[in-house]
Amino acid sequence: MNLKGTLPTLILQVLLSGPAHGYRIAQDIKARSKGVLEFKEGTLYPALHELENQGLIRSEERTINGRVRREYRLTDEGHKVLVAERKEFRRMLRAVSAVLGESS
Amino acid sequence: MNLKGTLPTLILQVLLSGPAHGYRIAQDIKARSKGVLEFKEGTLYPALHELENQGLIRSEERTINGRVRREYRLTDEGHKVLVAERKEFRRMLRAVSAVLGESS
DNA sequence: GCTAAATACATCGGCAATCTATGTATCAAG
DNA sequence: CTTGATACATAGATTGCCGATGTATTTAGC
Repeated sequence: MNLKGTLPTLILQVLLSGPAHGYRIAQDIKARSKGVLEFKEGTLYPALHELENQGLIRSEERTINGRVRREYRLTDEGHKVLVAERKEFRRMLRAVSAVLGESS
Repeated sequence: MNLKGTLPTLILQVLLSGPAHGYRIAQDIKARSKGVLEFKEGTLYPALHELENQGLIRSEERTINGRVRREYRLTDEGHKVLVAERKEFRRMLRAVSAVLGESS
């Protein structure tokens, strides 16, 4: 049981709170989920690249103390997709819960 | 967004209501989820075989009107796993919902 | 009687999401 | 001066699911 397929939505949601770089996004997801969701680097970075070339986020490279940080922010299109994906999540949730016989 | 990884749990849950053959299980999942969850044959049958050689379900072949039906039923071990998986589903659910900022 | 759709099982190939492992590099703590 | 955290990235493997295909029977429509 992993609930695969939610990562892109989670990334967009985190970026709704403001721009962040990859590593920070992963930490945020972990923190907000109280340690339950812990996506690895080999999952995170490819997902960010994919979201970027879909135009849902865009990035800017910054050099801070000689260390390169790639900072991502939500695009207007990304915001629209987030709203749609949240709705779809709830729809799937209701469906699975209905089969499992849960209240919601 | 698909909430992938829930199929084995859904199958076990359906079999909790009593023995059923593969095709019927798929129909039940579809019906209970009001058409939202519609697993294909190329997904369903391999999943059933996997659950069987994990010992979570067992099957019996029946010939009804010259047509072979493989009827599956939950094992005791399958029942235990179902309880655990339902709990795990709720755990993952709370985690994703927390990130998405939902009530539950 | 013929045909199409539903029932019923099964397997193969492929795509997508994730993880493990590996690589590079800087910074902070002990 | 070494370990752990930060920060990015890619390659290979595994898993979950789907599409396509194959076989065969039953039922409904015409």
